[in-house]
Amino acid sequence: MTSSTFSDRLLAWYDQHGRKDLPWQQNASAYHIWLSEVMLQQTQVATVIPYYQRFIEKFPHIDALADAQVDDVLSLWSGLGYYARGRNLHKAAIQMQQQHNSQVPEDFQSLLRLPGIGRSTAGAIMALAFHQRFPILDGNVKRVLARYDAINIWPGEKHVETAMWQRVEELLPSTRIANYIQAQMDLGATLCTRSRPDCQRCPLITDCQAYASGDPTLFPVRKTKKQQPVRQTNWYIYIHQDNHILLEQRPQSGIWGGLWSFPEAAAQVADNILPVKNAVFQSSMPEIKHVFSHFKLTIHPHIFTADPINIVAENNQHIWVKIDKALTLGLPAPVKQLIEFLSSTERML
DNA sequence: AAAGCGGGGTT
DNA sequence: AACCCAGCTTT
Repeated sequence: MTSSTFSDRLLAWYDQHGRKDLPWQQNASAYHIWLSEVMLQQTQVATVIPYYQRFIEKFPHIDALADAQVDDVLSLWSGLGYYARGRNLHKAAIQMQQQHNSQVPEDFQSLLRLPGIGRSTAGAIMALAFHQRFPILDGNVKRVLARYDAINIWPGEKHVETAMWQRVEELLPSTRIANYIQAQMDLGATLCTRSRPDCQRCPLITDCQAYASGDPTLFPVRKTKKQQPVRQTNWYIYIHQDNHILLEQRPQSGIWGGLWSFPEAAAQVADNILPVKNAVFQSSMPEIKHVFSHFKLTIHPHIFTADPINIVAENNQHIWVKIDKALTLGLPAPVKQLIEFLSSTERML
């Protein structure tokens, strides 16, 4: 049996459940559609609506916008974010006034030359305003497509995005292009949402590969989160004859606030700024890697023996403490790990 | 606290 | 071409 096509099912769903009452869908001119599409970049419908309404009231047509001061445009944009969109909108209106007879140009290449209009926004205007067969590839469409095809690479990858543009192109219907483009946006915005897609109501459930795989929210796959920064630190483990070690209390705020740790230096430092004078270097231990939420720390522990004559006086920040007693203090995990190791190998030192 | 988002600007 | 950025929302 042949099931109906992707676009047929989407259009049938749109007829029943699509959004048809949005402000820019009433008496829609190309100007209204352009304005709404720019406002909808990076911004949700519910946020856009009041801004859109104030905007068209003050600037009901392209000439009103082109003749305005940019500051007046921006004041109506205030709170929407991405203010370059407002500046570009104003610039584009002037360009339309001067070069396109105060109209939104009706061809794709001219649209692309206007500031603030890229490939997806140009496609939306061509389809929604001029009923020409152009695809869009915004965040909603990317999500729907990544699920429909179970694309297992992050869509930000150049080759994936190129393939997706090709895919949205081939899925286009030959009729009802404006409804279809609106349907794609509506499906992504209202049903195929990021975290809680309502697959049971989805017209694409029968051949959605992500649904078939069991968990559609695994798509689109996330950007591999960028490598957390790695910081290096040196820890100085001073031991004196009676198996005492020198610990230092960390500042109350910040990493491991208030816990006891070894004297520390971010890089190799001269002996004379270490807290113990004339200590004798014994050995360096293997590095320890510790992972925090926002960075990785590589710890280089170095063991010194210290003559009690040369030890610094105890104070609020520094204590000499017997190794076994140290284990009863508040210690960061890697400090505890190191001290436990020292405790087990005391005799060898 | 972090990810997502279309287009523009920079390297 | 490949990166970074903008500002607000959602998770």
